[in-house]
Amino acid sequence: MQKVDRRILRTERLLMDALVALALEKSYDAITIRDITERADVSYSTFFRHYSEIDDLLAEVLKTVVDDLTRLIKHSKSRESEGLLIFQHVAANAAFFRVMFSSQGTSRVMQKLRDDTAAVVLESARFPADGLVPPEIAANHMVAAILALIRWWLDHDMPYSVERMEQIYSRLIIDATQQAVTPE
Amino acid sequence: MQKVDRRILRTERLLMDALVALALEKSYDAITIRDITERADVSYSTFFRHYSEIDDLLAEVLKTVVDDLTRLIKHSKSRESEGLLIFQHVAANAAFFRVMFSSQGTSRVMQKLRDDTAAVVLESARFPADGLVPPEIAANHMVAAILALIRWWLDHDMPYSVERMEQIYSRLIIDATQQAVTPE
DNA sequence: CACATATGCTATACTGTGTATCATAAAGTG
DNA sequence: CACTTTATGATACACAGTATAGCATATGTG
Repeated sequence: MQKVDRRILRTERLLMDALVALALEKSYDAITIRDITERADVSYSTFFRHYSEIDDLLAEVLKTVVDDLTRLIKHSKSRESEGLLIFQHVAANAAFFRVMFSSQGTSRVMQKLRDDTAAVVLESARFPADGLVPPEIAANHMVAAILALIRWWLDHDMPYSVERMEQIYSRLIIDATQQAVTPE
Repeated sequence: MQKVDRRILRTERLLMDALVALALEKSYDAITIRDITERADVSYSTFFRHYSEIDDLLAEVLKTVVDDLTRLIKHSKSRESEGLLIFQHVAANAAFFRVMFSSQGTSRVMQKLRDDTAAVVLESARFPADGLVPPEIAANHMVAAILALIRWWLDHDMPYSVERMEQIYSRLIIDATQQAVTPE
């Protein structure tokens, strides 16, 4: 564990916060590096000393939030409350997740996130291989569906409670997929 | 029905074809207007006489293919072959659909397409309103799932037949959603 | 054929990215 | 605390891509 200069941590935190704040105000595509550095009160040239493009910074931001969620789920005992944890975490970090979806223009970042998550689901879910629906497709479906559900919830300003969303998630995604992959 | 100058049709067709060809060669984000006009063998300034930005051109391209599919489905008699029509159409226009997904950076275009389709599904499916899953969420889920399924199929170079995909689609998306929205 | 107009071409302004350089401030080290 | 390291600020600059304007030419329409 090497020690990191406090100035680096400070600058990167300022840049990350600035990106999130800006993404909530205008379209992700419209955000410039100058916007970010001005908002963060950091020199323009300093940006390039940490990231080579805005997408790099976005990836960092998303990684932080997703890692938090992953750790949260991993450390929880009861497995059935997984959906609850997800929606609680989304609600608590709504700003970050809004950025995540509004920035979907950035296909690379989101695509990697999707594929990585699908890989995790694939190996942890252990879908039967002899069914009509191939395990890979089932995993891809689950990840796409949960992301779509979260997006809908945020886009519509969270009109249903976390508990209700958990029920919908269980039925529409978990149970439905499980049933679809199970051979008759 | 107003008559359109053949020169206009010619130019727009050249630009659309050029965009599709380029999108298959490199990242959508990396495509410049100059790339497109050079490939189309059209003057740079002419581009702006038809579209104000590349996304406009992309929207035109996607609209063409999606309208074709919509018309196809509308004109078919048997309703159960809907999935078959979809995957046949995707296979026949694979290049266009690949562009559609690779360009997902362009959130606006894809987002509008998704939301519009979800609205159509919502009013044609007539999901029960008293179930656990709200109809709006069910419609959103179906559209996101079918798009994710098509994307997976293309990303993996169509490893399963159109018929197999139709079966997967019916079970994983149609039947599963229908069952999830139905109150006990 | 006469007219309308879409296109080609050139010049130009503007915005945003990315790099280089140097002085300064701030952090780490013994 | 003195010394060294390095992260930052500031500025200048090269470059790519967007967007508009003006005029000559080619092509389609009636």
